[in-house]
Amino acid sequence: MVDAVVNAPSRAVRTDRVAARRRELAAAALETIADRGFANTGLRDIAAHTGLSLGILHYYFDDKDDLIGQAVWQSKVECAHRYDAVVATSLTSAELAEGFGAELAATLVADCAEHRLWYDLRNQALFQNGFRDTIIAIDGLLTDMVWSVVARYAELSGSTPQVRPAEAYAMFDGFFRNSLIAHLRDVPDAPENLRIGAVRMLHSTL
Amino acid sequence: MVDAVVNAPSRAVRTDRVAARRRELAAAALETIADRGFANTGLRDIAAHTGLSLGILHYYFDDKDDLIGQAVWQSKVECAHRYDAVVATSLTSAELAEGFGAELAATLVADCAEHRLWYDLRNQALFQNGFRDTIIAIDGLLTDMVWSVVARYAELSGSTPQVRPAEAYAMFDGFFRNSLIAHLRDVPDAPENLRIGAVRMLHSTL
Amino acid sequence: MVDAVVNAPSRAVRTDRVAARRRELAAAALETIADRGFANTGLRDIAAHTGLSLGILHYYFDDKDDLIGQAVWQSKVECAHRYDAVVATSLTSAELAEGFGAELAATLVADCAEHRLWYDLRNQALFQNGFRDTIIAIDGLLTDMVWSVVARYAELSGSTPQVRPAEAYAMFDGFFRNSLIAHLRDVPDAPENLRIGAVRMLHSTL
Amino acid sequence: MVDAVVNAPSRAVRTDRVAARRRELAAAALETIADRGFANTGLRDIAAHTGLSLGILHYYFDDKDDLIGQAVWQSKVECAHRYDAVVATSLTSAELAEGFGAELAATLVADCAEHRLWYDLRNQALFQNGFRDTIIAIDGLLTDMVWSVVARYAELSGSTPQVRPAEAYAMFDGFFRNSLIAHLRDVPDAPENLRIGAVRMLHSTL
DNA sequence: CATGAATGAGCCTTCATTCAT
DNA sequence: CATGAATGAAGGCTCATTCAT
Repeated sequence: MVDAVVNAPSRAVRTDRVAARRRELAAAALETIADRGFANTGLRDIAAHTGLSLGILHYYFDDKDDLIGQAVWQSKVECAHRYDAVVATSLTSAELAEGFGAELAATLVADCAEHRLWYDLRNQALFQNGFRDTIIAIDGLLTDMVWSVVARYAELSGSTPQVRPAEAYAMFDGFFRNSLIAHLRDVPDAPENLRIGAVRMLHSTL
Repeated sequence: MVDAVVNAPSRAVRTDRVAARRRELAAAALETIADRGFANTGLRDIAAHTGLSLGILHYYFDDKDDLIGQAVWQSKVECAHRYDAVVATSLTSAELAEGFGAELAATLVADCAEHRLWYDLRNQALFQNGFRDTIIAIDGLLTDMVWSVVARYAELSGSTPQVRPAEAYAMFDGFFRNSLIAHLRDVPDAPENLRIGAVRMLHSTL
Repeated sequence: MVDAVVNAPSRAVRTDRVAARRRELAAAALETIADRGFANTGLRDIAAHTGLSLGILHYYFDDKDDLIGQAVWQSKVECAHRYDAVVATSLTSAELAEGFGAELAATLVADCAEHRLWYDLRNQALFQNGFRDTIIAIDGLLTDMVWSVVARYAELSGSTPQVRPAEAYAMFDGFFRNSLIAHLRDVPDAPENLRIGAVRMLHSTL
Repeated sequence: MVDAVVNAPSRAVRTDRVAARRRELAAAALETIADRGFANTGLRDIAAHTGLSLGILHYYFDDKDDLIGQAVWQSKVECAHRYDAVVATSLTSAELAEGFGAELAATLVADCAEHRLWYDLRNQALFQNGFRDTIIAIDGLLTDMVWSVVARYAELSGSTPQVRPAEAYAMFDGFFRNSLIAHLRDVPDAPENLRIGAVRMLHSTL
């Protein structure tokens, strides 16, 4: 059960010991991969930057795709729970909207490279089927996250969402992706625009 | 003037003869690249699938990036002019919206692989600066296209757009990208959803 | 007869017209080759730098070796006659020695790249037999040149050379080569050392 | 300390194990390189002739230059110590001179290809800066070697050298290079001339 | 468990050379 | 005569993966 949440879904559940080591290694590798992108990062880069041995990566992961899939999965699991507290503690719809927007803007800047990696992987999945399951699982994770915000926002507003979960995710994802690109192109008010836009977009779901 | 439109802006305009050959070769290469993706396609693949020699690709293109940039550029130039007729001939806002939606849905299916390639390239640009100029130029092209539709739609409605060009592009692009992914995942009503959604989204710009 | 002097010996004498064009083309190519070295210069570099077409080079030369051999040959023919005036006009052995040293030092600096190319080619000949004849012919040319100086020096001194032509050439060539390397390594007094050393070395032949 | 002597100075000293393997591989590669020359030998040639894999060459060497630099360095380190015994054991200046000349003549024939490679590499350095450090280090090695002979010769003669180390090296190097070329051109008495000439040249340093 | 040496297919690119015009 | 488009073999190099230790 725990494994089902913290490990990429495409892999059979292993012993706890192995699963834990996989998480550890994937976490160590994440920064290097996020920094350089999927196609531009070799296992030797990862080994060199993390101090890990080349052999251990292949011992715990079937191949490069397995490692990167696991790393991105962990990164996004954490990302999807970033808004839990805001949803749980906000007392008004306005508070929720503000909190959500602020969190989005914050992670846009703070976890810039990891978000970029996620979009990179999702893109690769359009060509290779290998990542398909991981990508679909993460999309599900993020859809649930967005929907928990939208649903709670409607609830606090005493209203009902006028969009379906998949639509809501598509809206916010598209906007976030756009903001990320702008931020990477050094558009200075990209985070602020995301923050404000998210509030407005949340309101438009009612 | 013609060259400025049909050739990637990053390359100095050569003689007409060379420019024409570049277009020809890039067009021939496009299918192979679109089929397999940027990172997964080698020049040998292109040569083999098109019947071209390996040498000729390097004779007319500085490197792989130059070739792929040119191919995608041509593909999107054509794509951006797909809606010109609808904009020019529609007599009512409803006709324009329907025509636009129908065209979007049609190209989603017909040019599926080329759209996917464009998103692939745009994604690569987040890691390599090499494609930056081409990507920005294409983004501009598509922004103009979207805006020509939105502006005409408002005009025919006797109204004014409530969004700016960049925002309008972001909306439609996000939606199209999403629809493309759905379509590639074999969601059966992805084209139809795109068609209907586009009409609604166009209306929401007023 | 003229051809025998101005064209590389390995090539059959052709019509005057062709021979003249070969000289012209080789002269145009010389600077580019000398600048970058034998192995690092492609025919396309030469074509690009000189404004010549790729085809014409292959029309007048059998291959790259033929072109480069001809270019170096011409360069060294000129070089070997640089001292004729000094030999012919000097009235004393001291004047001859001084003139010879000065000329050597001058060409060391002025024709630095061409001398380097000559040593490059002579070196290549140790591995490829293709240049063998040209190299041997040039060595003969230079031996004659050195000997004409040494013999005249002895004559003006009322003495007889104590070395044979080949030895004299070996001495001066080794010294010149050494000075060239020093000059290329930016040793500031390499030309001056060559000038002075040549005078001394000339005296030591008696 | 040992490493500092047996490995090319341009490379950081790695672990002993790696350094040892580098020496081993470079030694294996040497024959092939020496046989065909720097520019005419590909890594594939080396791999094929030695039975090594292509990958291992890139595993232990940064690039082709690194491999060849190491190989030549090793070859010349050995070469520079060939005269140590003669210098150490000779009891008279005549014995030293004879021993030195004999050794020179012997290596001229026995290690012909390796000497040719060294001159090839030194020549390349006139065009590429990549080998500069290795070449300078080897020149230093050989200068020391020549000087140890000259100095000891003077000592045994109860005299003092009239030349400086760099001059002595230039003299013997030029003469040796000349003899090598003659030998490669199948001049039959090149070794004998070298032997005799070296004795005379050694005497002329006093 | 863990290592890292070793592999070789595959990549992009360069280049002398050919040949239709 | 002269051109330059076209060729494809060969080059250096990268990399995921295997495997003996």
